Amino acid sequence: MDLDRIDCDILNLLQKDARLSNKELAAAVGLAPSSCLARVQRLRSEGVLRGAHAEVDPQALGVGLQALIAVQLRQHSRAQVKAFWKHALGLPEVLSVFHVAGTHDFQVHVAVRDAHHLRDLALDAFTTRTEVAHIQTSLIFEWAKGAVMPNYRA
Amino acid sequence: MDLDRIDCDILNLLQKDARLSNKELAAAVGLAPSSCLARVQRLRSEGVLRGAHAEVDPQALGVGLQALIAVQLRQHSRAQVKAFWKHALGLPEVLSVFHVAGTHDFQVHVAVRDAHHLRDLALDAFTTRTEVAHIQTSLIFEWAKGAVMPNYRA
DNA sequence: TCGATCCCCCGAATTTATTTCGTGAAACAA
DNA sequence: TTGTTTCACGAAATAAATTCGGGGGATCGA
Repeated sequence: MDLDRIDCDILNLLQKDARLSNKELAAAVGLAPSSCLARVQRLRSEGVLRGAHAEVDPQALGVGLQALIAVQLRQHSRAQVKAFWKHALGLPEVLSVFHVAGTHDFQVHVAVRDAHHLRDLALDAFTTRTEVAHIQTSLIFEWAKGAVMPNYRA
Repeated sequence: MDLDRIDCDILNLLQKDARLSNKELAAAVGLAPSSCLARVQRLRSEGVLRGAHAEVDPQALGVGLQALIAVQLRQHSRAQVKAFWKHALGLPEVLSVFHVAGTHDFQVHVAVRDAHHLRDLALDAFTTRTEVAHIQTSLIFEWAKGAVMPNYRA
């Protein structure tokens, strides 16, 4: 599981644009298409490259509001943590779930239609849960992703 | 900018796996490859489909720890918000930045080597900034993404 | 009811890319 | 040196993306 400079270039390029053709990718890293393909296949089989996901415009799907919901559980038993985790990931409004150590136990990133929808979600899917002690909702004004996962092996 | 059921199927499938070939995608949504391609191209040109990003294993890159850093600014002037925003997004350790309304002003998701690296990052890149009044770091135990962006137009 | 128009689909043909495979050069150990 | 491994290359075969002409319904107005 050793990554040389070319592997890192491949990973960075595919993180920025997974739709790059193998031919373009090969040209960008200075390899023949066949050699490049072998590396990509190796990275995939080793689990370093895990897949690719398309990004869609939230507004086009009617998402007018996003929020971070900080959740505090009543107890910190493994069963309660797992139960809430599974529940949150099953909700369609949930984009991602962070299980954290700190004043709160979870941070849940949600995408909703509007403020009314957010209120209903908070009340129906969070507050009413028996394992949830307290929630605190923060509206998201803006949200951006960094370009690539940092590489500390290089 | 109307999305019918087939458009939604396409968006959902590509969010789950952007490496789906047009041929497979067409078969999955019940369309001929040429018709499917036309739809995908339309979705791209309209900005609904924004691109695709490969996912890589953080551990393979030497990322041993992730954290959410909650940031409170000294003032809430537009200049300070923008300055911090740009600064945070420029850091290699930063995976994403949320500008939020609530007790904190930002939540910053970072990926670091280890606890020592996290401490250095917090002190050097956050605490020392003049616009930052206070930070609160939460270790991330586990982190998961929901499958797809919800669709409220369907 | 009857066109006329539009929209969107299909399938064949063409272009382009992916993938396989045999070969050979460099690095390394015995 | 000699054998072994690793890795890149390029040509050939396979498969996919893309273009394009044409045709089936809807819908609309007369």
